[in-house]
Amino acid sequence: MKNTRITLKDLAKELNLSASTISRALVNHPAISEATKKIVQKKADELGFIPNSIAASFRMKRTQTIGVIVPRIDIHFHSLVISGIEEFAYNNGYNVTIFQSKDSLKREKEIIKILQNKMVDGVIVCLGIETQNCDHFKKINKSGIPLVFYDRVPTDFDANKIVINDFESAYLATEHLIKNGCTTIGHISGSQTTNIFKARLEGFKAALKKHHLPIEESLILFTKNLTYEEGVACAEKYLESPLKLDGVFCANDYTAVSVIQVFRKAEIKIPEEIAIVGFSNYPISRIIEPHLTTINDRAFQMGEAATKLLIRQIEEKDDDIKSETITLKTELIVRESSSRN
Amino acid sequence: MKNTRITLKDLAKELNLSASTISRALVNHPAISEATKKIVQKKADELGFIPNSIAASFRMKRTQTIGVIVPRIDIHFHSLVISGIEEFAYNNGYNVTIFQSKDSLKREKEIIKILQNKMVDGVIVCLGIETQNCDHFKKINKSGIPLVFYDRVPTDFDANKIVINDFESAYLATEHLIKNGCTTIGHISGSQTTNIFKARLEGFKAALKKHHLPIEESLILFTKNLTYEEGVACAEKYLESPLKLDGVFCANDYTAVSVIQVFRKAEIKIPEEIAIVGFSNYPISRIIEPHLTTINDRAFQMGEAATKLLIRQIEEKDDDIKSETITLKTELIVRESSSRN
DNA sequence: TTAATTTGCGCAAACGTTTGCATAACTATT
DNA sequence: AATAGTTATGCAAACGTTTGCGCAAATTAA
Repeated sequence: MKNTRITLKDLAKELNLSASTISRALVNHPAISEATKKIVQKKADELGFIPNSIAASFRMKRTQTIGVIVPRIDIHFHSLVISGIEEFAYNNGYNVTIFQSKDSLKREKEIIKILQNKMVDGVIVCLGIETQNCDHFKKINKSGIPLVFYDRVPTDFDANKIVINDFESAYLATEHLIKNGCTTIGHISGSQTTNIFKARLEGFKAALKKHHLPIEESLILFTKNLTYEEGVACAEKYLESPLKLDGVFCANDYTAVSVIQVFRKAEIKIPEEIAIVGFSNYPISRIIEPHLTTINDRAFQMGEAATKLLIRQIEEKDDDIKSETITLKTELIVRESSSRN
Repeated sequence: MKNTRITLKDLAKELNLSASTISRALVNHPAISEATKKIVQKKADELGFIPNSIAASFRMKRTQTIGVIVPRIDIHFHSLVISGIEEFAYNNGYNVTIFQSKDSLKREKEIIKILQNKMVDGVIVCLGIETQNCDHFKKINKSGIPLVFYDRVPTDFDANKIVINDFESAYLATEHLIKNGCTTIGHISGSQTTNIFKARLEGFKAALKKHHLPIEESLILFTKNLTYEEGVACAEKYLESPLKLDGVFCANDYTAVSVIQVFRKAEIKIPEEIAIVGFSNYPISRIIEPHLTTINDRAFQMGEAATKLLIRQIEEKDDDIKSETITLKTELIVRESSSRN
């Protein structure tokens, strides 16, 4: 039972056929008669033939593998995306190898090298926070490997991108607050070097403007990473504000949860006195009390869409690589934190 | 700029050396002079040489890749483990390709086939819920591919396993409740077909016994998947119980959170009237109010440990595959939900 | 029957590495 | 000056597939 894996040649010898015939038989090539296909398949099963994909990849220059680069795997959003990627890839005969950039540009570049060495058929990436310049991606793209970005996408070249409409989602969320009677609305935003947070802020402002509400700059708070702790700090600022807020739109769910908790502790009724909306539909949003109104950002679908687009580009013959941007529709999930019925 | 990747031969021709010399120079082989190593490296950089790992894998029968099979990627515990795996693997020159079994035995078997085809150097797996029989794993193991299980591990053969001591952790958690003055303690448990939940129940009982507290079977509730919703149902049962509980040990954090919320809504003070302990240290445990006392199950470290063990076995010459079980130490994280100080 | 077409299969090359062995060029030892 | 030892490099085979092309046999058309 030691390391002598059966090969095509072994099968060939065994059946007095050529290796080519065996090969073709096993992939159901039309030029082979049904009869011999049966024979070959049977013998293959019998001898426990294990096809050597590496040899095939080597020969065909195709690995049926897609590389994925995410900042971190243990961020729920990314794990959802990866889940969508794996699911779609698996169902279409591709495997997925994952890398964490840890938001390090250096590591991102290393990974790109590895992916080229390993000849992945395509790659899906969410940019690291350090990455301002995408030359390393341009290079791999030029070398013929299709690329799809999601969520944090490059702005300096037009690649394939899967995004949600952050502007519109934020607009919707804010408008929802307004329709629920809020007139003095705050916004907790993320780093303005990241486009998605910039867009959410713009959407927020646009909704206010549209409904003729003043934009109170003092109610727009900026955080670095939208952490729970930063959220707490923001909420406390709101408490001290001379303006009495009656609504907050938070750029993610963590900060929204902070706001809920801080305000509750201050004995301010949610949603009666202040309505809260988050962003991302994290699991906690349906657990926190009151349950949090939020935006479903379609992480799983994002993974699927990215993979679908990537595989299409991999399998398309014409090698003039077009670039496409797909914008996924989000959805406002209304829960108690904003429902003044 | 089209598909003509530079090869060793190209470099060889360019430098009037043989391909073997180039190959050896690039891997820093001792038999090559420093002088030529310099030359070769320089030329390689100059021409943008990209080593073809597939060819190398083909030749060496080693892919520097480890396969990972998890039930689902988007479960936080697994995403943490995977994160640990990727981190350790990356730092040791291995790549990680992931698969989701979706708890399907059929899919698990398919994946095993793929992993053999692709000649991964080793595999890390958390068994799917359907998997009672590990013959497919035994087979791949026999074929010389090292295997490490984590969390949900097989009982019917002795493989490499990374686990935590569920019994001891549960014992500790329960004892903590007792030391905080609880005398009537409930336990919300998971499916008893899963060993880890069986062990947690046993640990719970053992602690009670040790401290001469009666084991009230009616306070031990079983759920199927330890979901938040099941937790709510359990908590409601507790409310209706004739026995007045003053503590609950939950087999995971989701159910613990349910209990907190249901009891709070019933205006029962936590931890004064009832103390709660969860299991896993999910992010929500430090957000829910009161913050949840729980067990740190060391998911990330589990991934690291699994990978470390796996790589050791891959790189060990002697091919008599030993099997090892590593038990990670857990840690009780005391927070407000159980602190009656 | 012969010619033309189709069907089924084999030959052999190629993919880019790595590696055991041979060999050439030195250096050191006698 | 001859021998042994060392150092640096080259040769060639091998890894297991896939695939273009060729060819024989079987089938169909004439």
